[in-house]
This record gives sequence, C-alpha cells and structure tokens, in this order.
Amino acid sequence: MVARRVLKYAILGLLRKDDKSGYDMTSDFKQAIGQFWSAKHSQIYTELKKLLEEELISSYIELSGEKLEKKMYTLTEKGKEDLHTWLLTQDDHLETEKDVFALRLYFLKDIPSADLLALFENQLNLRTDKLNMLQEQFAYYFGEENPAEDLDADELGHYFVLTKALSREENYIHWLMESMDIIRQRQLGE
Amino acid sequence: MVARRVLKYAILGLLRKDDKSGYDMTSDFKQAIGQFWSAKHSQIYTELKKLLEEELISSYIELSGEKLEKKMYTLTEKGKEDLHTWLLTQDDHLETEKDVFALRLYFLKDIPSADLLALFENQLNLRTDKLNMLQEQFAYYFGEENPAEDLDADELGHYFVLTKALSREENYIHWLMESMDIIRQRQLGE
DNA sequence: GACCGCATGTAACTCGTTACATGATTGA
DNA sequence: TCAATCATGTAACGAGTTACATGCGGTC
Repeated sequence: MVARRVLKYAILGLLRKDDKSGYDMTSDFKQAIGQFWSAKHSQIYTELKKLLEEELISSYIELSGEKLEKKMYTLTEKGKEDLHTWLLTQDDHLETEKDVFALRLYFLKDIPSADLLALFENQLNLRTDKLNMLQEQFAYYFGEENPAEDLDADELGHYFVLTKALSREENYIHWLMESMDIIRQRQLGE
Repeated sequence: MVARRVLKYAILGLLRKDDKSGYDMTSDFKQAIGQFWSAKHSQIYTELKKLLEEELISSYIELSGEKLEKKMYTLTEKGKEDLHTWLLTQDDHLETEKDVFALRLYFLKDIPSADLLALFENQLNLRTDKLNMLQEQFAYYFGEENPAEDLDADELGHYFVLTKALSREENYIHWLMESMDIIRQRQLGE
C-alpha cells in the first residue's frame, strides 16, 4: 500500500499552529518543507475544497486592503485528531525515490563518453546551487553553529528537515565527484 | 517544466540491449534500476501499447511451453534515436524528492516525545534492511572490492546506480542516528 | 490437486501538472 | 504606469495505483 493522501496531511500539518490561506501554503512548499513535499496552487485549492467538505478544516475571509479577499483556513477538532493519528503512523515499506539522473546513468553505455562528463557537470551545478541555498537557509534560521540543544520543539522539526536536506545534497555531490573521478580515470586509459 | 514521459524512456532504455516482454520489465523495476524508477505492470502494459502506436518499438510473440505467449518488444530505429536524444538531455532544475518521513518530522511538535523515537526506529529498520539488500546485490555483481576500473561500459551504469543507492541509504541512516542522539540528549534534559 | 510464479490485459480511480481565467496591491 | 507579487479558482490532461479478470507451467 502506497502512502495515501499525503497532501491532505501536509495541509493539515501546515495548519497545526496558525490559520493559513491556500496562497500561504503554496509559499510554504517553496520553503524548507518543499524539500520533501510540494504541490502547485491548483492542487492545493482543490484539496482545500475537499477538506472543507470533510469538515477537517473550516474557513473565513480576511481582507488584505480594501477588496482583496484571503480565505483563511483553521483546523477543526476532527482535523486535529486525524492529523495526530497520521503523525504516529509507521511506514511499513519505502517508496521508490525517483531520480531521473540516476535512471539515465543506468543506460550510460549508450551515452558517448564525451557527453557523459557534461551530464555529470550539469547535475553537479544544480546540486551545488541547491546546497548553497540550503546552507543560506540554515545560517539564516540557526546561525553557523550547531544549535540542536537550544531549540524548542517547534524549531527542532525545522532543524531536522534542513539538516536532512543538507546531508542529502552533500552526499549527492560527494557521489557525483567520486563518479566523475572514475570516468576521468577510464578516459585516460582509453 | 517537469521531466515528461519518464516511463517511456525507462522502457526504451531497458530495450537498448535485448528484446524484453512487459513481464521482464516489471521484474527489472524490482532490481537495481527500481531504486530510481519503478512502475506497476498495469502501467507498463499501457505504455507499451502507446509506444507501439508511436512506432518506437515493435513486437513479436514467443512461446514459453506449448501455449503461454510472451509478447517480446524490440526498439525500432525511431525508438533508438528518441532514446539517444533523451539520454543527452540536461535537466534544468531538480524535482522535489518526496519523503513522507521527513514531512511527518517537520510537524514533530505535535508528536508526543515518547512516540518520536519509535518513529525513528521504524525508519531506521526499514533503511537498514534496504541497505543490507543493496550490499548483497553489490557483492553479488561486483564482489566485495571496489572494481570500478575493470568494468566495461555496460557494467559501469549498473555500478553507478548501485553505489548511488548505497550511499543514499548510508547517508540516510547516518542522519537518522545523529538525529536520534539529539532527541535522546533532549529527553535527558526534560 | 494446490500453490506459486509466469504472463497479459482493462477499468476505475486518485494524484499531479499545465493551461486557462481573473482581479487586487505594492513599489519602482 | 508597469511589473511583480498577492490571491483564488477551474478544466483538460497525463501519470500512477488498485482492483478486476484470465489463463499457463512447474513442482510438491
């Protein structure tokens, strides 16, 4: 069984502290949590409508300025319960972590060896940019030091997500560089 | 722009060397390449039908025994060209690497601290099993040594995919253990 | 004879993206 | 005044899962 209705719980989770609009959630998915789940505004608005019908959230209108309406959503008691049940759910298996670069690489015999390093370099650039972005985020929220002891429970979730994303990217880059060395070695021997 | 029709190219790629049936491909997605892309048989058969219509592959029937028919697929010239173009495509951005465990963790403030370590332990078990399975696969195909220099171009793709998956799981486990230490430290201070 | 793996397919549904559509607010 | 950002929504389509449906082949 595949993890079901993840977006539903991502949205309920985003509402656990503050009321938010669909637009706010769209922005959240561009921040830290977007490293591990994301959705476009079209999908978010559709899901919000469904969650309202299911009475897991309720809504009210807030004005920004004179006319512009923000539809704010709040967790209902039912929504809180559903979220808390889900938070304690243990996964019974791991999903395939899809990665188009690795897939392409599996077929590398059909990639001319002159083009292979260029593909790696492109991936290295993308990953390096992402790592830099994450390091900036980390420094902004937590400073340059490793502050795990001083954090409150709320910041700790953010801390874990950022350290997870950082270590993922560092590891990816490390593997890319090792693999590029292997390719260069082989090309010398050609 | 999101990477489009990845399954199409995964299938064309799997056919680059040998003819295969839909069933064979379903098995392939349970092996090494399944670490980075996978699909159920229902989706594979549907895609094969589409690729036939597009004339990127052709098919013929092979018998296993007296009656059991295997429908074997072959890359056409058009299919080969399409695959080779795709293999040289550079990604211009990275997709969100979805991870339900990390998502759940972001909301950790709402997880009772007694349950938190159990969630981590569950994830650690899943990841450890996966790492062991990958290590066995690696040992089976490449032996215990690091043989990158002796491989032909075809094995190298397999080698990269396996080392990538291994380093991903090792890194995941390392981060899990570090995070569990932090949680234990904090619980002592409670 | 029963069970497991081999083998192929379709239908209904859910999830996710792209494109279409509209309008307000803020700051340069 | 122009552009970027704020703000919400729907429609069409593509991707992926689950369930339904059927039959052969080998082995215990």
